[in-house]
Amino acid sequence: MAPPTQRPSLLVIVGPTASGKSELALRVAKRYGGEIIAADSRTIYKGMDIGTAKPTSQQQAEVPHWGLNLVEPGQAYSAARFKEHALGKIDEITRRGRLPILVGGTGLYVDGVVFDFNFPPPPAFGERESLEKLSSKELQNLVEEKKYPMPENRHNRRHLVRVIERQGKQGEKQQMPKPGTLIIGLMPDEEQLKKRIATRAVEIFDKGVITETQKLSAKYGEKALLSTAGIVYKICLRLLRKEIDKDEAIWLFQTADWQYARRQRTWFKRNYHITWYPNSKQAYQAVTKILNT
RNA sequence: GCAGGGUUAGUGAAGCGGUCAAACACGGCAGACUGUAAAUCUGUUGGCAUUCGCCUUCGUAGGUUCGAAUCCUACACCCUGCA
Repeated sequence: MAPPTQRPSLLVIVGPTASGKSELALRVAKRYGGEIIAADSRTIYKGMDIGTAKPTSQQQAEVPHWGLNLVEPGQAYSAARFKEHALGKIDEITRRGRLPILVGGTGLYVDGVVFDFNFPPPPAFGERESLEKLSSKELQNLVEEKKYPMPENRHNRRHLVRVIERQGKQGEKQQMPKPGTLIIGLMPDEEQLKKRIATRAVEIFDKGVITETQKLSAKYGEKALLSTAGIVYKICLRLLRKEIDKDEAIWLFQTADWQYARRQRTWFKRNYHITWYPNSKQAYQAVTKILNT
């Protein structure tokens, strides 16, 4: 897809974890007076800084960041809530005459904004808890009884629950991205991405995720942490319980992060409106060309 | 040196004469996914053909048997007990 010829009103940067999205966003923001909105389902949590590779306080001081630290660990959040938040911020930033830059690896969050998903209503209070007590078979039966569309995969309990919660309603979306949107994708080749993930994992441990995990666990409890925390924290909890040692923890983190990156790749692959670049440098040059016109 | 246990696909680990290309777990690969998404789930995973099927695997080399990952012999390596 050819990039729009006029100056975009929204820049979106997507890609797998550790592909260099933040770096690119920061450079573009600094040069063109942009403000960053993180579309990331983990950096929304307060206190989860090191383990989520959240932009540092210095970076946040250089460029305004939004979408971070929205809720406490253990609290639920959703793609629908993110969409509202992001749209509000995009509006504010635009009105200030600055460039909104939506950056993230959470495909659902990004697409919700970009393709204007209309999310079916949330579950009624307490509904989820009772549905989750049912067996998969019972959930399937419920879906069939009510003639709701069966999720493509009938073994996916979570999707079954959701179909019931939204009373079989299908969400709608726009076929084309929001007008004026430029979507840049970062996709290093496999070997490079693996390397980046591996070295970043080591860095994250060097910076002290273990201590961070301890603090979070003390403040919010292991249960809250397990229910909302991302990849590293779960591994660090095992480390703190002495089930594994540090080297194993790093190894586990690297492979889990790679698996995550692949899921992200699968998600973004089907979006034909993304213009892909192998690294942030090349992407930056391309973006520069477009924004200078 | 003697006695015993072990060596199975990328890794761990079942199998102990036929229904074994070999359970299971992990890892790998492909995919799905609109109010949990760093989540959750599916398929696939020796090679070739991809319909019947064919070929090469279970430490190495021989042997027994209609038939062996499974039994026997020798060798190699690893672990344990006695020396």
